[in-house]
Amino acid sequence: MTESTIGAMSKSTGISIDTLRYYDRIGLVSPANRGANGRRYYAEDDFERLRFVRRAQASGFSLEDIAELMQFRQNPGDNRGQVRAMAAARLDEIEARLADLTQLRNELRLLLSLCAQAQDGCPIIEHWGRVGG
Amino acid sequence: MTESTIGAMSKSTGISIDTLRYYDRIGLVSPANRGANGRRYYAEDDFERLRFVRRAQASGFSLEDIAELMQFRQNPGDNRGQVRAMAAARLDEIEARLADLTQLRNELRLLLSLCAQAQDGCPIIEHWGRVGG
DNA sequence: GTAATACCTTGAGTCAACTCCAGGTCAAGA
DNA sequence: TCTTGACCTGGAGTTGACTCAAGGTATTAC
Repeated sequence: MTESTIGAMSKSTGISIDTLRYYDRIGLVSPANRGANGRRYYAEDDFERLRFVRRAQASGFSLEDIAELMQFRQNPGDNRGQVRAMAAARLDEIEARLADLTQLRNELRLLLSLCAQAQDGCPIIEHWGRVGG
Repeated sequence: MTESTIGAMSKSTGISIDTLRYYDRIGLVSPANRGANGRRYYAEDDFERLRFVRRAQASGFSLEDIAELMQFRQNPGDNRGQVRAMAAARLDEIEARLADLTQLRNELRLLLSLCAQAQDGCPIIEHWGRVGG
């Protein structure tokens, strides 16, 4: 029963109070309870959901996408087929993004190591943009 | 010397004409030449740059970040130390994003395969949000 | 030669995701 | 009691990345 106020939640997640209220407003993450005074009280589970939001966001998903992902998380039994299709589509997106990122990382690594060695300019540089596509 | 008009460039990159003009306006990717009439003529290299923009964007970088990455690409010799520091920072970001994405992918894969097997609900689901962090 | 296209510029509109503001409630401390 | 601080609401403002519109010029198609 460890419930936190919006201020405490903001501190523990690093998400601003305004943003937490915004997430509530749009129905992305609403606190488990509200006091009689209208105050938001967040539960452990809300904390996890917020962390998930941040993680997914860092991976380039929109809040709308994330809402869908969380829907999938919470109601895996509902509309089984439809939900699985959505998850599969998201998985494809993620795979594509992973491929791009991996390539970007490899290029940057190569660049960095080559430039560390070279005395004047990086011969590999002109190669950029041409790589992988 | 294969120069393309903005229309041709739009078709070959899949980026709208308006967006190409916008990229020119903000100085992200400007065409190699301008005709006496003011028309934009794009070179091969511009095409590569535009592809790079799209690829980096898909990986979650802002246009501002991308401008920096391209700066690094074009002037690796300039401000060597500073530029390398920037590239190293970007590399760290990319690695972190990769880690998040990989985890997201693994979770989604697991979820999908478990839900494919199960007859009623996915026991793993409650685990989400708690995973990795 | 004229009509349709393709291009130009400046500037305004849109959308997501915040971020800030004004004005108000409520609980606790000096 | 009064003030301080954390919270509330509704609504406006901001930023990034486009996207559209109005009004104009140049080029190609017939």
